[in-house]
Amino acid sequence: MPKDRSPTRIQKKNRAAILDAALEVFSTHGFRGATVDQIAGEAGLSKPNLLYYFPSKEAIFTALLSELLDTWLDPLRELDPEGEPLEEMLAYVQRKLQMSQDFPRESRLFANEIVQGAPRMLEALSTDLKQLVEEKAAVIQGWMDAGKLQPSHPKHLIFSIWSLTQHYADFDVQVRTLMGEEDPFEAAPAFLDTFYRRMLTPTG
Amino acid sequence: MPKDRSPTRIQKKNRAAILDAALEVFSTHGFRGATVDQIAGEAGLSKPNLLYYFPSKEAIFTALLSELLDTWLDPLRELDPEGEPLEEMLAYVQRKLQMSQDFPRESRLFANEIVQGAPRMLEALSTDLKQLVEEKAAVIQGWMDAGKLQPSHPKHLIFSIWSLTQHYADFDVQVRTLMGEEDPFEAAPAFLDTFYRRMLTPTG
DNA sequence: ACCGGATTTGACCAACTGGTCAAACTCAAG
DNA sequence: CTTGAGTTTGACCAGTTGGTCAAATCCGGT
Repeated sequence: MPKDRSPTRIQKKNRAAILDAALEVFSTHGFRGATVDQIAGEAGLSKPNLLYYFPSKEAIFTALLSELLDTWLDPLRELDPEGEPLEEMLAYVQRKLQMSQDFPRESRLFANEIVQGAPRMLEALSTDLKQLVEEKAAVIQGWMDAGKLQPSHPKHLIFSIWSLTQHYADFDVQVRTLMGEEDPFEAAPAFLDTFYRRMLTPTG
Repeated sequence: MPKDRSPTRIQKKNRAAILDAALEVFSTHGFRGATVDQIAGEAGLSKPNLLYYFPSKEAIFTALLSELLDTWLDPLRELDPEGEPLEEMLAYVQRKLQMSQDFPRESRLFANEIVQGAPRMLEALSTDLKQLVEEKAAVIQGWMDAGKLQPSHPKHLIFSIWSLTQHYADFDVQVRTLMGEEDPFEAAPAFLDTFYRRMLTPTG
């Protein structure tokens, strides 16, 4: 391990290469299914060299998670309590869908971890994520109470958005197998917009 | 391996125990993350004893998949082209949700496999599942064309149902962490019913 | 050119993995 | 109670895994 000085350019380059390789490998095989050799190979390094930058496989994984979680939650953070409720919600859906299209590996990384019980993520879920969700669920509830959105269960509503958008990344193989030539991301934005516009537009 | 006579009672008991144990272990760790020892232990057998009933880890996995896939697709198969369109769709949603509640391990087994690219399931997806989906998507399209359902993209609609219902099984840890004491399956049926009733009821 | 820290690597290790095998044990039918 | 097929297991094996370490190499500042 190098001194805790400011990182060398080599350090910056290699750490970045390792984290990108780790994202690739962990997202397709899960934690236990991924091997350090695989990650090292993908990053263009030897195994001992990789372990010079990160002390263990576990350390790579947690570094990756904490680096990505913030970005992953940005679309929800941007939900503006001062904005126009329906448009805010619809914009959130589109941002989330765009994330699934642009960063499918990140989506699958989290999917793998959570499906397997989130053993290395439970704390982040029950602190950071929980707090953010409580906050935004309250905002949504407020909009519903004010008659700006059709009333429903705010948390289930948030889950539904995660579920519908991430499905295109997490189950990509299945979706593409069943859709044939047609690109899933072509019709998805309009489909989800219609879906949530109907769901959320207040009646009477 | 025993002769290919009709199975002994011991064979029936042990094969069942193995498949149940395998479901438990594979669904929480994925294929590569699961170990034969773990499955054997969970089934109350020694490793060589387990390998007396199934020739390999791979064989257990594929046996499990083919045993479960049929059951898993039953709710969609039951979609009746002769039924009342809106009620048929809503009933399908509820059946699928019920499956997620009753068989979360099965849901996570498939989720694990598909998220990781479905290397051992691609054929089943592109034949059996594909055929079923094409058939039912055509039925739904027919209903839409006849003005019985609000027009939208039938395949995206099917994906949305899978996604929303299986989310409660696949991401159980996350959902429960964020909902606290409240049981997710309490509000889910009404939430989804409202959701799809609004989405699918044809407008004027 | 030289120096000391930063970087890289080949060789190695202990633990674990999926799988094998011959020997031992169990059990139902005669 | 015998018998032979069905069942179980301890010992074992070869390949893989995460991780270590000392030695070698590289690199930037002087």
